[in-house]
Amino acid sequence: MNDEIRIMIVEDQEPVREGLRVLINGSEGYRCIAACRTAEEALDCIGDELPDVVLMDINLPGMRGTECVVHIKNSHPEVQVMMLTVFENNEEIFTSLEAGATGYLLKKTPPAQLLQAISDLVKGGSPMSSEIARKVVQRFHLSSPSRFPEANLTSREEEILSYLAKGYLYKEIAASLFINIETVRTHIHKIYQKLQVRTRTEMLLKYLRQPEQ
Amino acid sequence: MNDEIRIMIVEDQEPVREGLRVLINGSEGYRCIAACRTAEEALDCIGDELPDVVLMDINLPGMRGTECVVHIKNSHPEVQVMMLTVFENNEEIFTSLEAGATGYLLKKTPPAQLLQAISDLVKGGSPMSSEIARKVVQRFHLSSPSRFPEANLTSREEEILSYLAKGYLYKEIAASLFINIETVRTHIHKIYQKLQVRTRTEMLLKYLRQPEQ
DNA sequence: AATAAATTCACACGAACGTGTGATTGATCC
DNA sequence: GGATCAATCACACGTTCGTGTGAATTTATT
Repeated sequence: MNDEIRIMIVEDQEPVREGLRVLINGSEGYRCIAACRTAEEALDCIGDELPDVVLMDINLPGMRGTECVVHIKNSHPEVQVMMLTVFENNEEIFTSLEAGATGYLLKKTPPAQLLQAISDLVKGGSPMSSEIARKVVQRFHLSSPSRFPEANLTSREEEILSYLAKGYLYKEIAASLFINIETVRTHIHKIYQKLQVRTRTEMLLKYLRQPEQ
Repeated sequence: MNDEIRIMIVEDQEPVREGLRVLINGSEGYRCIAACRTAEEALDCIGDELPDVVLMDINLPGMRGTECVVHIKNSHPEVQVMMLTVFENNEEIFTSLEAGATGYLLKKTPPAQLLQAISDLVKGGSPMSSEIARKVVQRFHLSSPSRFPEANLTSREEEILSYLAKGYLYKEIAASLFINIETVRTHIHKIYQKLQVRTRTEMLLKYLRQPEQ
């Protein structure tokens, strides 16, 4: 069995891409099995030989790196993705993590540390540049622990929300609460406005992500 | 101006506390200015000489470490707090970060790395043990149920399911995968049959709870 | 008493969803 | 070569959902 870490590079700038390839192939235990210029190219050939790790640039022509991660993780959830970028753009960090990336390095990371980070990634860690890590951690300061404190739901709305979250149909909620289905609609409409969601699925994704009560 | 990092230790177990104190005071650039046994004691004396960094145990008698962080950050927001614990209890990680801690290490961290982490902390990083980092990153992942050995989903079905679970509309899934919406319908119809559910909500409730890999 | 808020119901429209049936293509297995 | 299955697309039908607008009733609140 081969214990080399198989790596795919997705990076549009030729010098960077080739630099990475040379670094990886010149290091024992690491092997570059593909080096693509675009996200589309990467999605095309990732099925050929599945990598352990994908090094993904964010700023790509055409499909962005973050979008590419969604596709990779959806079709091959076991592949680990490390974002590589020059900037520490706030929102793109979180978009990447939501998409399923588990590592996030700045391109200025020295070669030795990059290799170490790739190893960490396959071992179950989440290597991040320290600036990135701080931003990730700070995102929790804002996040509120309780269910929907900011939403200001009325007690009736909370009640209906709980049925909604259990998967009841509108008419089932109406029957359970002995009210008209139109009333249920009205409440849910207001709930969605307050929660800033557009569908039940969006609401559930928010609702179920909260810490268990 | 003093370039030593001033450190406060809050740890109830005497050997660990003294071990840390000795390590810190024996290392150039680091100085332990206080070592407390309880959270209450720490809150009492933190005003005497403000530390740059607090090493905070979580499991303390009386007030818990996480609660203590809230108080420290409220009265002295510029102080950096690093949690130190033996376990990687999920919820306590997030409670700590919400409270305002910016570092989180397991106690098994080797001395040299601990000192390095303290330096990172004052430099604006957020040092975390790799296991912790992965958990933090995973908190951002949009859930995608993908392991149902009993359901016998094809790889394409798994893929579509993961979009379904992220709240994509049918037409968004179609656009993402470059296929027709009718094909999406067909796949989802089969998925629902195999999973024995009748709506997306049922599917989410049934499968969204499992831990991520 | 007047105002505001919560709760209730109504109607209409379009979007999104779930089901049923059928068909074509390509790959795989026997 | 035939059978099976995965993946693709098509059309039709009914259900459910989300939104907009409007209104009546009850319950605080001031």
